[in-house]
Amino acid sequence: MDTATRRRAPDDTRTEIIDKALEVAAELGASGFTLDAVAARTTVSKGAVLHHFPTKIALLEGMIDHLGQLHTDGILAEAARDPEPYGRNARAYLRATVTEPVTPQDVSIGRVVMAACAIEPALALRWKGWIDRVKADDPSDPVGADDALMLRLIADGLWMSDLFGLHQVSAEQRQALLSLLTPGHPITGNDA
Amino acid sequence: MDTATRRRAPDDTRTEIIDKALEVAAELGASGFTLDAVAARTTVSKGAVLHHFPTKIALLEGMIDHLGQLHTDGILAEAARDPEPYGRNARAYLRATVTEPVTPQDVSIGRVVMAACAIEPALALRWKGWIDRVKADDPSDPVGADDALMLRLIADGLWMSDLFGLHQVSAEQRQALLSLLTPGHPITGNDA
DNA sequence: CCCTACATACCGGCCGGACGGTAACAGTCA
DNA sequence: TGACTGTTACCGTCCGGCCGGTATGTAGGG
Repeated sequence: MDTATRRRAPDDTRTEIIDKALEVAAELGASGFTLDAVAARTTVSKGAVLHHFPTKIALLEGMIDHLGQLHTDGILAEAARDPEPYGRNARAYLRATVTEPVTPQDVSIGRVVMAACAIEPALALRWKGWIDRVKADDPSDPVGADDALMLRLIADGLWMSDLFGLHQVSAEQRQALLSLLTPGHPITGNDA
Repeated sequence: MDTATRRRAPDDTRTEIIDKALEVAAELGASGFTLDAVAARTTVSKGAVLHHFPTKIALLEGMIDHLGQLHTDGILAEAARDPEPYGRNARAYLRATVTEPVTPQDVSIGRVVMAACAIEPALALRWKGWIDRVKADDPSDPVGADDALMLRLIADGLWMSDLFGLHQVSAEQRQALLSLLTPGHPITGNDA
């Protein structure tokens, strides 16, 4: 056994646990998402999982932070390509939600996150933290911006609809939602 | 003991169980929502609860049906007062969501329903059933109506936001959302 | 030498659900 | 009207297993 990696970097283990936890969430859903199942999928033991995440909620926080970071990066990258500054991030928020191909795995993970946030208030707060971060990043997106709020609500509503299968929204309809962002409509900043 | 009511009408028991189950959901949240807790709050035993609802999911189905019926009634009543037929129900859907004062109890119950639907697909389907019923009731609300869809997404997004505390939406902003329904905006039918 | 980073073994309580009863009806037939 | 029978509604008890969490041991690094 190589001396260099007799002992792994703890951060690697932590990352692996989160990755595998997301896999479990994707494949087994909320009811199958247990610490045992997560540990079984990793190369380490259940004890190691509880060493890095002292409670199940802590693990879910880690997962939410991971997803929140990814989502935020995607939104900011999207916003960076938007020449119009006003309400830039809100538009990107909707674009990211509408455009992103929602795979069955994403749906499964989303449902787990949804359930977790519904059960544990602390997790909902964590999630809100990521949303606020994107909001705060956009100086032209004050709290009072009604039309920006509207875009965010549409994005959230669409996400929930996809997770629960509430409305079947065709690709054309998704495109139509994006047309809200064209000049002549609110939030574009051209008419306000 | 009065001879008339030695034995209660089973429908009354069923109704009571659902009522008390909603109370438990409102006060204890998802983590405290157990069959034991529900039974303890009723005048009957846990055995009786499982007699009327053979499984916990069945009980949740009953609760969702109850809430769905209430919500549907409210929407249709709201829609009945709308002179403009086109997209009538979608407007009422948004009005009901925006207008309804969301009490802490409602939030708690909503979170339980949310979690249940996220965990158990059958429950999400049940919920969708009630949404579809309202949709189907409105002949001028075809599946392809983009603007009606938008209103529903906003309503759903707002509901979720209220449940998780994602965005703080002031009364003025709620009113502003309703202004989407005034002439000059989509869905009113005046410009399409 | 001690601290971090794990492994292994184990616990215990909660909670969904099963089960065996029993009491109140309803219908039937004499 | 009353006995017989089946069904519905409900009670009380218990089980069993899952699953989050603990306690203890240990190997390697600084």
